[in-house]
Parts: sequence; C-alpha cells; structure tokens
Amino acid sequence: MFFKGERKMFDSRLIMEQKERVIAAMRKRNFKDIALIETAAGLIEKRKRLITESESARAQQNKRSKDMPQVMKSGTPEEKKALQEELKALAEQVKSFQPGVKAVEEELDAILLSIPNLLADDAPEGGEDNAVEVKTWGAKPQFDFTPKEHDDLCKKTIDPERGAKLTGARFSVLWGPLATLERVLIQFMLDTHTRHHGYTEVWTPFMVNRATMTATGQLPKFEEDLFKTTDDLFLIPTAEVPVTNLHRDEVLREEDMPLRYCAYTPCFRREAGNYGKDTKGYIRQHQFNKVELVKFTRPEESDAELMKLLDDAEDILRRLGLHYRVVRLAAQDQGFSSSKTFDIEVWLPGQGRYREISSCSSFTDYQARRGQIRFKRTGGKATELVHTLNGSGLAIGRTLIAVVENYQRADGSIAVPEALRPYLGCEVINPA
RNA sequence: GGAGAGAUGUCCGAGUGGUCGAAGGAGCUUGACUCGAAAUCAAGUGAGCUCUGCGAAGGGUUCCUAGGGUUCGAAUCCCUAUCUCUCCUCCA
Repeated sequence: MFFKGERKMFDSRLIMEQKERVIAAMRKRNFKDIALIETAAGLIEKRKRLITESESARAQQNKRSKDMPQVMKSGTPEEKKALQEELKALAEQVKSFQPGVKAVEEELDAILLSIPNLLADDAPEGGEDNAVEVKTWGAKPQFDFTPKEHDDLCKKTIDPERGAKLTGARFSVLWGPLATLERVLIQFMLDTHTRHHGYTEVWTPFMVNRATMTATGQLPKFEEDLFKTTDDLFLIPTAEVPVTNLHRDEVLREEDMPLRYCAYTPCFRREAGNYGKDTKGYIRQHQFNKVELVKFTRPEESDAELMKLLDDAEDILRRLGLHYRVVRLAAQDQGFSSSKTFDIEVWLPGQGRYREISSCSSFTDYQARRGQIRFKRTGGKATELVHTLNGSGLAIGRTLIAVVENYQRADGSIAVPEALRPYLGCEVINPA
C-alpha cells in the first residue's frame, strides 16, 4: 500500500544495467546534471533494499494473519489475546518501514522525472549549428525584383498593433484574405492527411491537467514555458500533448497499430528565454495554429514510421510548391523527451533563409513510460510500452508566411498556389 | 449552483471486514469437431515491484479511481480529491 510498483519516468532498469551508456548519452546532450544518474543509481539500490526488508516483514504478518479467523472462532481467550498482540507488533514493524520507503521513492521519482530521454545512438554531436542536412526539395524561386518579408507585404492584414492592444506583445490579428488563408491552410492540411496519408482526425481540449503535461514531458521541468489557468490547468503548447495522452494508462491491441492521428489545435507558448528573437512579424507568437501528426507504434517499426511521418509533413510543402530542406537535429538541440528529431525548414525568400516549419520526432518509449501507454502483442501475454512519434504537419502561421513570401509578385499581390485555389476560390490575393 | 447515485481486470459486470487477484460473461490464445468457416465443447488468459535461477520456472509483495484514516486484518467501514451518471437550476 505504501509503495506503488509503477515507475512512471526514466527507465530505472536502464540506469542500473547500462549506466555508462546513459551517462554518455546525457553528456552528448549537454545535460547539466550528470551527477543525478549516479544519485539515482544509489537510490534505486536503496529502494530495492528497503522493499526487500519491508516485504519480508509483510510476508510474516500475512502468514500469521491467516491463523486469526480460526483462533477467533475456537481459541481460548488467552490464545486470542496473545495472537492479537503478536499481530499488533508485526503490524507496527511493517509500518515502521513506511516513512523510509516513501522518502526514497519521492526523491527518486523527482530525479527520474527530470532526466531527459536517451538520445538515439546516431544523433549528431553538437548544438544548433551542427544540424545535418538530410535532403532538399525544389529550388529557391527567382525574382526579378527584391522579394519582401511577409510583414512588409502584409502591413494591412497582419496586425500586431491591434494584437498588442487586445492582449499584448507577440499576439496578432489577421484581416480579410490573410485570415481566410490561415483558416483554409488548416483545412487543406487536415484534408490531405486524412484523405491521402491515412490519419484519423481528432479534436481535443486545448487545456489539460498536470498529469497530461507530465506524461509528454512538459512538466515538471518546463512549467515556466506554459500558460496556466487559475484552476491548475495549462493551455497546450502543441497538440502533441492532448493527442499523445489520449491513450495514457491504456493497453492497446497490436492489430490496431500503428495508430495515426492528426489534429488541429491552437498552441500557446510563453517563449520564455526567447525575448530578443523574432520580435517583428508573424514568425514567433504566443498563440499560433498547428496541425499535428501523432503516431503510436510498436518499437520495431518506430524508425520507419518516423520517416513516413516526416514524408507526410513534407508532402504538404510539396503540394504547395514550397522549397524546403530537411535537417537532422544535433544532440544538444533536441527536445527533452525526444530521442531523434528531424526539422523541416522552408525557404523564406524575404528573409533569405530557411526557417523551421515542422519538427518530427521519435520519443521511443519515453513518453509511453511516463504515461503508461502500452500494447499487447496478438497471442502474447506480456504488455510492452509503445513508441510515440509526432511532428508538425505543419505550423500554420509559418506556412502562411512561406506562401506569402514565395508567391509574392512585384505589385505586392500574392499568387495562390494551385492546391489552395479550390479552398480560397481565387487565384490571387492582395494583402497590402 | 442544489440533491442523490456511482468508479472493480482488455471490455462488461458480481462482490459490504479475514479463506478475494477477485464470481459470471465477452474478447483473446490453444485444442477438439469441420473439406473449410460459423456454431458448439474443453483448457488457458491482469499488471507492477522484488527475490532465487544461466534459463525454463518458482517464491514473496503490491494493485479493485487517487490520497489519507480506522482495524491484528480493507475491494468491502470513515474522510478528502478527481471523474462519471440522474434530477432540479442556469446557460452558448
């Protein structure tokens, strides 16, 4: 009763059996608290010792308790009293282990929750500047004039001043054709993923509780990045959070896997630590829209499914005719829960550089362990942790920027990409 | 917001102080029957931790929403929280 078996966090077995590998991976990631691994190892040993002791005391208590009904029925008063006193002493002994076990487990759990996922062995070394280009698609569009940045092109239709009036910095209002473009991009992406890539559309809450945020890894470490309500609920920073948690504490059936979901949600991020970055334009907002792809797979297929997920996200850009490249993130640039991440970067001619428009990751069993998302093989007995994957498919605001900058014309109007014409009902929009 | 009822295994659903990890059913697995399938019959089938063992396996322990409490002993009694349902109220 005073210890639960489930360790819903970093795999303690991995620490015990492959400590050097874990430490090496954490170094590569530039994880600051390497010492925590050793501390955790010590606590795991201590916990085992305490559990062994307390369980043998409990076993003794249980054994003697079995005599109780018989003695109560036909024993002498002396026998009853003697047994009761003996059992009382045993009960006290069992209880005496409680505080120790609880303290060790709380300390251990806090540590295990704060250790990031193990990196894939082939993660490139280094940080932000060491991403490895994997592929490119298309070519940079050529202009016979100097292409402008999106905020310059859309002075009347992207309105950060009114966003600031209504809410604050990093909020924007969209007007007219750009509001429509934002809306139809959502629909275009969802339609493409559900009709052509085999995803099931889901619609989720945009606020979630602590347990949900903890399973996907946002909590406990990154609370300062989240918007929080007075009811201890959090605004989601990505649809990954509610969609991955759909199957928290569930046992899935192998024949249903892999599960592929896509969802549109707004995303809310405080952008703590990004104060100077991208202060102008529509690139970095506290609230933005995103269509997200999420998969639940068997462990052996997660790598292949990640490549397919990445390709499904890329397909949106191909259909829109937008030049992009794919990079594999280096170790120190990867998210807390991620084992392997590819970013898709779209070309922005106004800025003259590639910008992240999608991030596709495998979380291996890390989120599955934290959220106890498991599956049972057909005909098998044991349950196993699933692998979770997700990726943006795509970020809507940045797609809007990419469309505007790539399809701009000398007069400031925007040619509508072929794929969006049925949605917009026109071939040109005028954002000025 | 007011009043009441409930939360049990993959699912449904019994179970009001000890012999309950938990009846029964569904599902699933295996076998029988069948040319095959369906139907039928039989057997099996929860999870975590931990110890012993090369392993096969076996032992111990915990888990009946969560957290506290009563008791020698809790699925069962008490308190709190969360969620679900019914009625009333309110409301897009």
